[in-house]
Amino acid sequence: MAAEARRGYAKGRAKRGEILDQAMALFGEAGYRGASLRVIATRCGISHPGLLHHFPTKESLLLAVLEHRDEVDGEWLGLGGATGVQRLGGFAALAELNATRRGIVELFCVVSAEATSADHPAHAYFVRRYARSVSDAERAYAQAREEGALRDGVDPALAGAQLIALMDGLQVQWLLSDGATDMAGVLRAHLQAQLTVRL
Amino acid sequence: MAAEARRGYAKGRAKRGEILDQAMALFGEAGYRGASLRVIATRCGISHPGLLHHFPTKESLLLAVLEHRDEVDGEWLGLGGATGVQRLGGFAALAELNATRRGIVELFCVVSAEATSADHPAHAYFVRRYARSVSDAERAYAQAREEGALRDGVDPALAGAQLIALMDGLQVQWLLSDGATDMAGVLRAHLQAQLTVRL
DNA sequence: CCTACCGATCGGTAGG
DNA sequence: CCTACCGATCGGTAGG
Repeated sequence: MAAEARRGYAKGRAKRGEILDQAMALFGEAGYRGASLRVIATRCGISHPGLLHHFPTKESLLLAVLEHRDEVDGEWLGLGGATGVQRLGGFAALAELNATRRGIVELFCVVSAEATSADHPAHAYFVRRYARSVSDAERAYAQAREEGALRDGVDPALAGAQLIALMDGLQVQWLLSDGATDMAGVLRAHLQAQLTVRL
Repeated sequence: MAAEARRGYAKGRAKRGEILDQAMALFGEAGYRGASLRVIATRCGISHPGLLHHFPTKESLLLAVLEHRDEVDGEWLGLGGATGVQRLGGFAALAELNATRRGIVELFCVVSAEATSADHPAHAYFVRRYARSVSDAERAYAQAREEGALRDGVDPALAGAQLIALMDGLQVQWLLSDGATDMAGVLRAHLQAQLTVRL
């Protein structure tokens, strides 16, 4: 009985994870508005009211997908103990990892663009996310300056916004060129030109 | 009779232009998939079959909107006679102009992200558009090099992809920050760091 | 340019 | 988790 209950919960959690994966893929392919609960549910082998048992609304599903990604990727940036230069290199390393995960790149590229509309359900999420990304980059530059590794004339605030913008724009080019754009290479060249030491 | 015919054609052309303007705005607000012909038609004061009299399908309307923008903005870049440095400055000037036209920025930001899907009706359009933008930027850098205005270590091909990526990424940040991001300022700082002369 | 309609699909609910 | 259904909305067509 206890074993059955545990198996039951485990099965529910597994299905929940499967829904998050399939939803991430379809939100990336078609955007939030273009994706339908029925298609996501079918890909998980359940009906769409079955999906709504796990996530009560389409909006809650989108937010769960975004939060799930942040949990999984949270350790990639903002790691304590690293030098500023290492943290800047981490942005390029993240781009390198992303080049192996088209679904995730599509998700953030397509949904962040959709979410520039003030009435989009993920608008507040992306406003917060960009503010944090830009300030993370800015702090990494400021730390590199303290380490004497930053070239004169590079302003951490400007450079932070620049770095995040560059990463986003490269993702669009990478998706449109079917993977031909070397995101990490372009990023490393950009960072190298701002630093006095090798990356 | 000739006058009446001329007035009739003029009215048709005016309505066509009104449809293109309203379609541009709604495609930007809601994306291609999220925009509906009925809403666009209502904003123009006609029924949606009325709209379909001017543009036979939703897809043809989207492509007409994109081509209309290219015609209007075509002269901003690729102007003959300018120096490479002036043409690079033109990219920043375009960003400055775009900061006064939220609807146009939304259109390209949202629809280009949607169009990364291979089955999107504007996919081929954006693949072509990016290839041309990147090579325009690349040629401007190569020209600046010939003028002796480009710093050592700046590779025109890399720098071209970088500049276009930066412009796109800044547009997302500008839209999400409700106009607080200084697109032209960040771009000018980026260009200035690559040049040996004042912009 | 219109009204009226087509079949398809949407997110969500009822009731089990 | 299911079937069956709700009202709303979609792009496009018929016929005028």
